[in-house]
Amino acid sequence: MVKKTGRPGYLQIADDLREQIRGGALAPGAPLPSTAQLAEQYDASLSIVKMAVGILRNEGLVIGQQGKGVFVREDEQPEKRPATDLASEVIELRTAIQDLSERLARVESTLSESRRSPK
Amino acid sequence: MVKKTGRPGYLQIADDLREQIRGGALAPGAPLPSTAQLAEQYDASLSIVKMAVGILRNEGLVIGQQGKGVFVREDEQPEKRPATDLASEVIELRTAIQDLSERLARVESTLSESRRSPK
DNA sequence: TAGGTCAACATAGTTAACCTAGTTGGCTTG
DNA sequence: CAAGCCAACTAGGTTAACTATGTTGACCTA
Repeated sequence: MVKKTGRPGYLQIADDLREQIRGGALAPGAPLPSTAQLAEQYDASLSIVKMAVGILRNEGLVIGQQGKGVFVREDEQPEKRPATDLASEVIELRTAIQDLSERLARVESTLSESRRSPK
Repeated sequence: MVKKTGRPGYLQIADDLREQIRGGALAPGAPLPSTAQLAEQYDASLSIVKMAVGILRNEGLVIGQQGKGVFVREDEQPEKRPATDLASEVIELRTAIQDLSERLARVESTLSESRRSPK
């Protein structure tokens, strides 16, 4: 299945799955084929499939549930805002990241201290 | 180097490098240590380091040049960035938020559990 | 029947090894 | 000296095998 373009196999598979999700062939909430099935389907090794799925997972397109499977994310954000609002959304998101980072740093340092001197 | 938080090593390393870049410890244009050096530095396997670098590469934070090294991207002014890139930045920020949220949830639950039943 | 066990399957993380290919610098040879 | 070869580095792609952990269903037993 993987074509002999210069593009690495794990990206080709990630592209293909992404396409299937965007195109609706894999509906939100639907499970992807198992790693083993995908490996056979694309005639690729398990590692390659895992890398491809890992990319989609990292992109948030897909959510892996250990022991169950990998599912297409049920996203409810259908193009609500016009493109002109993208800039403000970026600012919004930056603020959220700042906030999360601070909380995380605080709580992680607390955690490491309590590990160093328990109780 | 990799701490025994629940967070996988390749993400810890990616986080650390990302931090160094954002913080200026690794200036734009500067080369990262080689894969082998990073592996020794973090006391991790080559594969893990490659995964971590692959993440940063995927995020566009870093550019790998085969045969030479991996270099911190010399970023052009964000102001001049065309609007078409805003969308991809939103995606990037979203994944960052998702990532931070997961870390936060994990570490906060760890904290509350250790309060409930201290080891 | 209710409950426990166990095998099979799933994702996820990690490691080690092998291969390709680009770059660099030093050494040899013409 | 100049050209070319070569060894030693670099990143990147691929594969296989192992561990950990979660889920499910079938089966056995009390």
